Amino acid sequence: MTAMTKTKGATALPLNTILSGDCIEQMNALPEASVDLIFADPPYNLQLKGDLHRPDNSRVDAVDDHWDQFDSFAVYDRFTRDWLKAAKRLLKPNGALWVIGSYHNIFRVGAALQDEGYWILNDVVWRKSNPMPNFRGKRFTNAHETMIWASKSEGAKYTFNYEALKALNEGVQMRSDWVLPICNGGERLKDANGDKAHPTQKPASLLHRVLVGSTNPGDVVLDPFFGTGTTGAVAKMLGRDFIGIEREAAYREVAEKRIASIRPFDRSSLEVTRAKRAEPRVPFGQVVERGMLNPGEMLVSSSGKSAKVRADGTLIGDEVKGSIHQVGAQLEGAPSCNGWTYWHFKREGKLVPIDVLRQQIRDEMADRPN
Amino acid sequence: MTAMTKTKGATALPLNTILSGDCIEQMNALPEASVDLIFADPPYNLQLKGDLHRPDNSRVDAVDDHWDQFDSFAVYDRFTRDWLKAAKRLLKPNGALWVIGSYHNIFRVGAALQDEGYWILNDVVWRKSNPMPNFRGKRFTNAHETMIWASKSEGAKYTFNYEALKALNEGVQMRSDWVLPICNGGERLKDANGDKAHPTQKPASLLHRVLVGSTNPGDVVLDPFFGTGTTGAVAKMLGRDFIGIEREAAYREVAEKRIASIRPFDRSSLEVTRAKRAEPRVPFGQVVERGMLNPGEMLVSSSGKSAKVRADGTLIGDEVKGSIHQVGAQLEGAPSCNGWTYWHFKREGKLVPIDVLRQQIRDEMADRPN
DNA sequence: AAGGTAACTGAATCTAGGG
DNA sequence: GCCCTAGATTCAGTTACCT
Repeated sequence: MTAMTKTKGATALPLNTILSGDCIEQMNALPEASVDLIFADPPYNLQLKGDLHRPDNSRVDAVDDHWDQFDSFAVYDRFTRDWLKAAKRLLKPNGALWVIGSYHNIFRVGAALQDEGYWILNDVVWRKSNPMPNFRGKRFTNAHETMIWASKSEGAKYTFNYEALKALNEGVQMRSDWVLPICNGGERLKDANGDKAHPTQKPASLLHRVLVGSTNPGDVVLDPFFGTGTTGAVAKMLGRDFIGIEREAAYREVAEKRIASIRPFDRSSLEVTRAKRAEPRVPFGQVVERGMLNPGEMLVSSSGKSAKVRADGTLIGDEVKGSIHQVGAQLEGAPSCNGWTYWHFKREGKLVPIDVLRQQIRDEMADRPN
Repeated sequence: MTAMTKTKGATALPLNTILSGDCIEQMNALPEASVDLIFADPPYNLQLKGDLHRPDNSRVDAVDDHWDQFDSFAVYDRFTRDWLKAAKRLLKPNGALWVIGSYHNIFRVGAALQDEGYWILNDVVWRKSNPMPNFRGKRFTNAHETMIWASKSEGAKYTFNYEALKALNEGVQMRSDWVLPICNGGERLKDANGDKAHPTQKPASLLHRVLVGSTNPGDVVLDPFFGTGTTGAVAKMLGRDFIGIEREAAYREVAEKRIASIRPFDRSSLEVTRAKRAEPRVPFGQVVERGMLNPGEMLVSSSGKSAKVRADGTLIGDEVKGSIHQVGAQLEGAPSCNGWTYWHFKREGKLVPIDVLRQQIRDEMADRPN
């Protein structure tokens, strides 16, 4: 995959490239509402050495040796709010954000993103199967990190590939705790000396689950703390476009090389289980129009209720009439009802759900769309 | 255990009683630096909107109590800072605090307690083995809650019973993620109508681990959001003193009755924690934590030796103590011993090997690894 | 009595799209 | 924007009831 651009208004989007410099500045230089997902792995360390910059590129005062806890938190909070603000501007209305952190910083990040108007969807715990032990025996083994998944605002229509994740999880819906090993062995990038290239490289498995779950192929994923580019590498594999931002030249170099050597999975393997919601909607009236059921025919439910089909595709039962859903709900005293699975007709002595008729229509539509 | 007081300066400490009224006022009326541990389960500020129905159309019984309603984050933050301040004043210099919450509130609580000068020691994730699913398939199953463990200040000499917790976990140091079932079945307290007495009762197994890990017998444990008194019940079982604060008279009544019926290490606690976990290796500590065997119960071997179960899942016999395996080996003068088949407990006059308890746990786990 | 099935439940920020 | 309707969606239990 080569670097390319998508235009949005007057500004081009530098897809599949790594931008250098301060992430807040760089984000503010990109066109607003242009990114589908942001994955952020911000610095955890609160003992900042004065390398924080505001959006206007002014330097945040250093936390020197005499730093006091409150000042330090205040500086970190300002930095956090600044990059969260820049990130929010970049996101499309239905975009979403992931942030990962530990107890040192995640509470401040979480509070800040709520304050900035993001809407938390889940907190997800990465449960490390092979964490570093607590050598001094003074605390619990720090065996997890926390991720926050948030939409740009309350009510936004975020992407969530529920069925795909359920399939990943042996048919059971994915939980908010993910058991995954840390990044080591051959996956861990090394520099020329054989030392680890980056102190906090995240496992690709983590990004895999994030991107499969909350993006679609072709989406634009931005990582403002790109490091050695795990986000970009997995995005490329999965057929998503990425934008990385990283200040350190050494990390950028490693990331460039790493990503260049990756080839995306072929398109067909990127297809994931589709939700039923994505199927075209079929009005029950079509079933009648096509003569698959005739006006006057009786439908029955498993619970023994019955209703008669009318010419306009509505049902009439005992003192109730309306759509297949409305009549089902009323007869059951339920808040709602899926008439397609509730109602059955008789064929050769057997009860068949009317949903099979809908499926017939859908199959025909698939053969010759429009 | 009857209500008694310890004097600290001029003011008495109302041990093993439930105070009524606002927790901040009540805490401020107690003598400063008098409490060893505070366990707090504050309102989560869930912000639920409409009704939620299961796919079978049954309605989910939401936590919509008045005490969980706050007008804004600002109001919630003020409330949080106020009770954290009062709690800090109450703690002894080497005291510690636990808070539990969900993503709705825990980030705000965590940031606030850092701002108030508490020093976070760990965040601990309670991974629920049987959480409520996400019925609409729009998010990840909300399968965990987060606890923050913090000392009163940086550098404080907090209590941490590393060896006891390690023993509870069969010789491996305790991690920051705990797999425990939610509070249901016989453990769940019901009111006269058979409805749950409190919407958010916590499992005793959770408190067991907290108190064994971060207090010593005779310590004073305060819970400012006492509810139906799980903290007090477990504290009493484990020989710790408690102070509860609760505004709602109905909850206080249930808690009083509940705690009165508890005797330290009594058999009645057996039905309190029928826990399940999901690790292939079953530590004997789990058997104790789950209440399948109680601290103080005697185990016997076929050869006539005996030993007593301790709260941390170790045994104590004649001049020997340690794991079920170590104690068995020492008593037999053998190089090793399988404690699971060596030790037996009495049920209905018969000797039953403790291995059947492990098998019970494994059977429960078999269907859902992790 | 034992065994099998149906009903019920849990700290939940739980829809999408057309008119 | 709002309003209305179609119609999609659950896991690990425990308790109650039936044969």
